[in-house]
Amino acid sequence: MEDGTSESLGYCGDTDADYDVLQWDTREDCEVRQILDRVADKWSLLVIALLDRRSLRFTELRRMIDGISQRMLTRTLRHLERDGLISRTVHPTIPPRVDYELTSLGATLHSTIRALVTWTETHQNEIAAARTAYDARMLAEQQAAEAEAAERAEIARSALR
Amino acid sequence: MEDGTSESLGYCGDTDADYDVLQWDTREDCEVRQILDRVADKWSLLVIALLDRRSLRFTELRRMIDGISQRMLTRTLRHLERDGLISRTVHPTIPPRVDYELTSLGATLHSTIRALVTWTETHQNEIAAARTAYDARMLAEQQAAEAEAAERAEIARSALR
DNA sequence: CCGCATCCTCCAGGATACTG
DNA sequence: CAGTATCCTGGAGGATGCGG
Repeated sequence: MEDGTSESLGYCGDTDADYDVLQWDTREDCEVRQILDRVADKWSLLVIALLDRRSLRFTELRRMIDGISQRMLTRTLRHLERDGLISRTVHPTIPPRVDYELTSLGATLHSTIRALVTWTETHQNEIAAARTAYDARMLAEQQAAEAEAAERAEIARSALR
Repeated sequence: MEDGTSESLGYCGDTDADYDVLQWDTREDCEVRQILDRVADKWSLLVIALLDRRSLRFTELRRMIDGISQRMLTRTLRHLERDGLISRTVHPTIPPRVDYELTSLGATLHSTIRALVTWTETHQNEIAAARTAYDARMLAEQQAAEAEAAERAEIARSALR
């Protein structure tokens, strides 16, 4: 595994060459990777999905998203705002009121997000089935392995007699 | 298991009248939320995207995905296999060879993933621009705040004289 | 080559308390 | 109400070594 030279950034140095062309740059420092990591965040997904329907206040979001802490909601909203996906509007009233809504950029993302959610909803039964099947298979294998181990142990014992 | 097979949304339990109608259940224990968290994993996204082209061996994947540790790759592959999204084929050769490929279920997911990637590629410039704009705005605000603080400090000092 | 087990680090993220 | 600041912990995830 020693190549030493182009090690730090993977095989990024060579472009076309022997390696087959990927759909996108899979390097860590790749722009798309960074954005994808942000967009693929579970809280972000939820916020974007919720804001698609109408603008929402901070507390509304907090109540709607079960399990999110105030800290994480703040951070998520800040990130999304920084990326230009949502806008933040402060109403200088008392008590203060802050509205969040999707920007047009955010709205374009939502349809994609929505597709992901739809896919999940559509296939959740298949996934559940696959999981139980997998677990059963693993359990069976493990038991088989244990049985075999017991078998060998028995043979060893009888050999000593 | 049986939830009436109504695919309208992943509904999990109690109803709160004050809660407005969501597109989907946002509670933590909701099935869809769980799956989404898995699917939204950055490594999973990469693996699925890469496997769409052709089946790949363990080491191929590891080399292609910059920054992934062997441990995380193994875990990711196991998760995806458990969810029925990829299949794992062991060739009992020496040295051993293990091929991973998308299942048909995984293939359906890929198109959605692909849409997400495409969106990211398409809008990465807008996002980059939004970020620099945001950072500039924040910097300006911070400097304004500092200036104001200095102002008040000066006033306080002169008041003491 | 594939991958599990072990150890260890580090930081995402929750809980809490305080402000404007 | 809508945050910010602080502390603290669990678990994600990297490094290493062994085993089939």
